[in-house]
Amino acid sequence: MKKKSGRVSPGIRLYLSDGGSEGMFGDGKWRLLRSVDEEGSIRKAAEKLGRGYRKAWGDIKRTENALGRKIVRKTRGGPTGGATELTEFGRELLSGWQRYREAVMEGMEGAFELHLSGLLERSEDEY
Amino acid sequence: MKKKSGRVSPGIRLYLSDGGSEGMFGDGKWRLLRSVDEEGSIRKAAEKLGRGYRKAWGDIKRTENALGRKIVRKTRGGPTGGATELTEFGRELLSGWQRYREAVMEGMEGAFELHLSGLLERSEDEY
DNA sequence: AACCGATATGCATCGTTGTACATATCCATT
DNA sequence: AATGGATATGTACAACGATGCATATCGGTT
Repeated sequence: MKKKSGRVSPGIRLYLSDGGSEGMFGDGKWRLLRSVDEEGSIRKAAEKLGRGYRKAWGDIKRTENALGRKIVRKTRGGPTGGATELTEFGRELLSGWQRYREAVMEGMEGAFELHLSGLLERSEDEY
Repeated sequence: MKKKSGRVSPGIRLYLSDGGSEGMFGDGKWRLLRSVDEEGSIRKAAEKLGRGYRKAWGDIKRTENALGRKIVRKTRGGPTGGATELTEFGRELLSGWQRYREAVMEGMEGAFELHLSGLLERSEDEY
């Protein structure tokens, strides 16, 4: 053995599900919402995240369909070309997810220290 | 709108990472280890999980390489054809992960109730 | 020495997901 | 009515992991 096993750390992926799909909502879409909220448009938000408008738009649509609620209000035309802002529900989802996410990650860190870090930090030649 | 939005529930995916790869260890490999521990062979374990020996074997190898530790001890030949059992480290990883996982999931449930369930349970026509 | 069932791997393929490109539509302002 | 920048969608292709198939190897028991 003796492969390089640099610091092992806990990772997590959180999402909302209706039982099946899984791509309902998660950190990616949360970041997108946050970016839309800041930028005021899906296009700018997507560019900022380096993700391409096509996917960003589709992500929002799929989330809305899955949740059965509008999370953004979009307008087209005009001198600015159009714009997108979060609905009240969208904003609540944004902030709620942020708090949820932080709480879970904090718990994860604690649980990792408690149950795994000791085991994983022990050097392999102790075995 | 008005799409079907059956009960929305929180989902989670936990894993260990060295910063990059991500496929180091997670629930899938944990289940595999547990199955190997119960069955005494990779093949039986894989079949039981409906996953094919090829992948199971590769998963174990990748985990061992990534962690730099042996998690199983394999033997070949003999009347039984061969067998696989967990190393001491493997068993500790198995039980440690189980406790870790339960702790995090419990925290997740609580955080979900606290930060999101109220928002998501509200009917859409309230908006 | 022959056997049998499990380990050990390569490889070709398939399905899902993301990325890129193309194009149509909208509409307040000028 | 012409403009411009963003929304709205289709489609095709690349990337990556999962799945299946084939095959070689091992070695205690009989």
